[in-house]
Parts: sequence; structure tokens; C-alpha cells
Amino acid sequence: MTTAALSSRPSSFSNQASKAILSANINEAGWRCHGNLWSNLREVCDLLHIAAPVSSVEEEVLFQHVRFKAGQRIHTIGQSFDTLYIVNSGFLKTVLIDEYGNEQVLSFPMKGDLLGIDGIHNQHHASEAVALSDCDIILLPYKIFTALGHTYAELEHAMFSVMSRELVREQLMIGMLSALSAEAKVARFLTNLGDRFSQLGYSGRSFNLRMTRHEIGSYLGLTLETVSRTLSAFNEMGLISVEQREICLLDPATLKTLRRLPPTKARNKVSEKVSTLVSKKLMPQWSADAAVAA
Amino acid sequence: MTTAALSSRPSSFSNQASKAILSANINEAGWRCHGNLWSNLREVCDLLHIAAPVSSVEEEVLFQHVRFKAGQRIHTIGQSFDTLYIVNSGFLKTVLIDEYGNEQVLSFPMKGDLLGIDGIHNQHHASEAVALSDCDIILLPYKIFTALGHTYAELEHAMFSVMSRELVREQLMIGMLSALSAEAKVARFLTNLGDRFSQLGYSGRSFNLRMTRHEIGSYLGLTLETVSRTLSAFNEMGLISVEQREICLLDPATLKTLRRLPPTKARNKVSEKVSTLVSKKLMPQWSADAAVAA
DNA sequence: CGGAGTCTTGACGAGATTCAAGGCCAGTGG
DNA sequence: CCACTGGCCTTGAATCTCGTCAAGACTCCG
Repeated sequence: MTTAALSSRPSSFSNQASKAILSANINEAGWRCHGNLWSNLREVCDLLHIAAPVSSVEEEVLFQHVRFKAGQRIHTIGQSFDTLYIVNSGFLKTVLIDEYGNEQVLSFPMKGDLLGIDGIHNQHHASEAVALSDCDIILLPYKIFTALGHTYAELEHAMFSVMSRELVREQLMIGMLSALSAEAKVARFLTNLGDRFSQLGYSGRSFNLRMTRHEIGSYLGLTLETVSRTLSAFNEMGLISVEQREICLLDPATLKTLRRLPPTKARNKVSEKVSTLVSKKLMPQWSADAAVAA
Repeated sequence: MTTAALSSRPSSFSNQASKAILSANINEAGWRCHGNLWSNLREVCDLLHIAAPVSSVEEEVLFQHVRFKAGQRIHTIGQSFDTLYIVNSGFLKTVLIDEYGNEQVLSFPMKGDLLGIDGIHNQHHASEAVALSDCDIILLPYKIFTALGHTYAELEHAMFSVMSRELVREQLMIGMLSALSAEAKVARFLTNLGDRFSQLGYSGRSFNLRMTRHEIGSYLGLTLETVSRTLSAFNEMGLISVEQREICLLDPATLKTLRRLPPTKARNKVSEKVSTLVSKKLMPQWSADAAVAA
């Protein structure tokens, strides 16, 4: 954050000199881009939304930034694991490759997300992370990070917590994949994306997609045609406005509660009449403030 | 394992007496069932397939066993979290409840599996674990376990590793849910189950299902009718023999490679002719030893 | 024996995929 | 500057898989 990083490179080193050497010669990439080459523990914790340990030593350890261009891979399947990654800026996808070479999109990480957890088990990555835009990534050497966890108990718990959060996210994903209709999947995908953008301080109503229809489809277990058709349908109904990758959510509330006609097959027989009458037009009936629609 | 546990309860206590007091009065359940009420760290590590720390202190800490009857809940959604669970024996399911009260099955844990990880994040369980048969569960108080992790670095890494493994498992689940046909899902479900049974020393070819068709369907994102029909189809084709919950895998190799006619939509156009000719009958074409079929 | 829960099987239809054709957009090279 | 190319997106029509609804059989238990 010290200005004038361009002309006087040493200045950014002045208060960090001795410790930086620890990992300085690992990778020479991204020398002085955007003036933020190293982050201390506090910055890392802020990024991950976890409470930082209140100690002075934290300033001593620095983590290196690396830049990736769109299309580049942060890690690949089978690659041996020794570091975790935090997204500092940019947009990516993580994918699985099945036995026939087809990509299966697992997530779309963005600022503040942790990558590479899948590599801890048996020391090799099970998935692949690809930059969808230019990215700034922070390297967290696993050994160093767990060592820090030993001295700061809060940090260790936070690490478990982040992994647990990731696990819960995937569980919800499984629930969504196996129980929702195509319309509901796309609707929730859009609102989730919007929510994540607003958490980052951007507009949650109006944004542009960084991924192709094909990638969205892979993520949601649909074909690209179905995704496209669904977006067009939402557009015509006035729920969103869409033009290529430019999206605007006009009625987020309705999108959030949009669902399959009978959700799986429902134990509550009460709703059946309403369901068949109203839900045909994709309108959720018992959203608290559905009166507006009429 | 000392015999005569019934009449002389004190005998099973003789060699553990002083240490057990540590946590003896936490919970009075399961007093002397099957003679194995407490496990030390080594036993726990063996169960989880992780290397146990080579120390003497480990004998000091004991973990309590609790028994659950079929239908009982180990933890419920929203319940506050403070302990992890290891399955020592028995069969369970973990489920999510969606906004309309429908169950979504997430996994079928059995011996050696770790439960409750989803609770670490924000201290409340996000899912629910239900015993499908009578179960013997080991309690791992989270605080105690992480404290042990502090003194034994291997243990901490092992904990991360187990969580990572769980994450990878869920990723594969996502891939399977969104890319495979109903037949392929059921086929892989059966072979996975078989593999898990054989890892535990049981027969991987012949076993009985502990869950209903409805639960299988929920797990795979299918209806119970589709599951039933698919099993019947496999039965007629001689791939399995099935009678109610009694399953025998007659051709595991074929089942493992069974897939959708076009897997997702395939980049490899080569296979299309073969595919349309052969795959209509659900036979995988390029399984190494497919020649047997003819 | 009767009843509840589970499983099987059939007929039908709706929703999603597949196949195909054409439009939009950006980058490239003449 | 413009035509050309390739990737991405849209839209339509035909197909098919899977879900829905319904009826009946099996099993376990009181």
C-alpha cells in the first residue's frame, strides 16, 4: 500500500526485507503489478472473512501474489499438491475431467475464495482450476499455513471452518442438482451470483457473466441450449433482462423462490391445486409477498 | 472382547479404570453393550485409516461409544455443534431438508466414516444423520480433538486430509449427478457400495441394501420408480440378481463402465456409430473385456 | 388376518436433450 | 476497410428419457 512502488522497488521491501527471502525465490512471476506483490496474514484473513489472530508476529510472514492470464491453469488434475490459493481478484472455474475427457464444472471461484483444498488428501489435486479472466492469486504454502495454525489456535479453527463451509456449499449444490427443475437451477444460479457480487461490493442486480452457456450448463447439469432457452424465457417474462453476457435481475425475489412444479413430489398435498394452476406459468405461489404479481 | 461381560461388569473396567473418569460422566448411555465402551486414539485412527501418532500419551485419552437404534438421529439440522462422530458399526444416512420439507439424501455412512464435519462452520449442523440400522458411534469432542492435533502434527494433517477426502467425494458425486444417465447412476451406486463393503472385509458382490428405493432415488436424483425399473432391467440382463433388498453383482466390470448413450454429448465423434448400434442395449462398448458378451 | 410400508409394473405425458440451421460478435488477414 | 473465420448464442422441431399417476403384489408385524 506504500505508493511509489514503481520507481523505487526497494521501498516496498524496506520493512519486510529479511522475511520475504523465505519464499522470494520460489517463483519470479508478476514482479510489480498493481503494487501489491505480498500480503501479510492479516490481509489473507480479511480476504477469507476469518478473524485474524491479534498478534504482532503476523506481520513477519508474507505470502506471494501470482498473476494468471485468462485461460491459464492455476493447478491441474494429478499435479502434486503443496500450496493453497486465495483469489485476490479475477474470476475462475474449477473443473473435473471425466473418463471420456468431458469437462464438469464444479464451481466459479472469485475474490476471497480458497482453491486447492481437494489436493490435501493424498497430495495430488483431484480437480483443475482455470482462470476465466486475468487473476491475481495469493499463494499459501500448505506447510507454512499449518505451522501458523499451530501457533495461532484461532487460525487453525478458521481453516477447519473454511473447509467445512466449502463442504456445506457442495452439499447444497448436490441438493439443488438432484431436486430442482431446469428453470429453478438457472434462477438460483443467477441470484447466487448476484448475492456473491453484492457481498464483494459490486451490483448484485446488474452484472455480466464471465462464463459461457456451456460452462453454466455443465455446472448445473443442463445443456447449453436449455440454459439459453431458460434465460430467454425469463427475459420474456420480465424476470431478468439478458443480452449476451449482460444480465440484469429485474425480480430477484421471484427468481429466488422459483421452483419445479411439484418440487420432488411433495408430502404436502395441500398445495396441489394451487400448484397446477399457478406454477405452470413458473410463478411461485407462496412467496410471502406474491401479491404484487397480481 | 473379554468374555463374561454380562455377569461381572467390573472386569471390563479393570484395566481402564483411572483414565475413564476423564469423561465418564458426560453421558450415561450404552453402559456395557458388546464390551467396547471406550476407544483410545490408536483405535480411532485405525478406524479412520490414518496413521496414528507413535506416542505413549495417546493411551491416556479415551473416547466414548454411544449406541443408536435404527431410526434415531445422531444429530439434527440446526443443532449446535461440539462433537464429531465416527461410525464404529452400523449403517446410516445423512440428509438435507429443503424449504418444503423434502428429504435429500447426501450420503450413506458406514464403518470408518466421519460424521458432523458440516457443523464446524458456524457451530451448527447443516445436515441430519439418521441411523438406518442399530449403530455404534464414537464421540470425538471437537475441542479435545483439535487440542490433540496441536500436540501431534500428523494427527492434524490427517484431520485435514479426511475433510479433503470428503470434499473430493462430494465433487465426484456432483459430477455423477449432473452428467450420468439413470442407468449409469444406479450402476455406479451399486458398484461403489460393493467396493465399500469389500474394503470392510465383507463380500463386495453379494450384500443387501439397508435403504429403501426412495432413499436411493433421493441420493441419486431419481424417483423410486426409476430406481426400481432400472434394477429390474439389470436383473433381466443378467448384470445383477435382485430380490427385494438382496443384491448380487453378477457383472461388476460392466456395471462400472455402464454409461449414457452419449455420455454428456461427447467430443469424440468416433464412437457415435458404435454407440448407436450397441449402446441402445445398455452395453458399454469399449470396456477392455467386452468380447465375452458375444 | 389385516394393514401399513415397500416394491414392481404399466401407461401416459411433460420436460429436457439432440440435431440442425442461422445470427451475432470479435479477431485476423488481405 | 471489409470479407472471412471461428466461437458463442439463439431458436425451432423431433425425440426420448424420466417423472407422474395408478393399480396391484410382497413382506413384515401386531
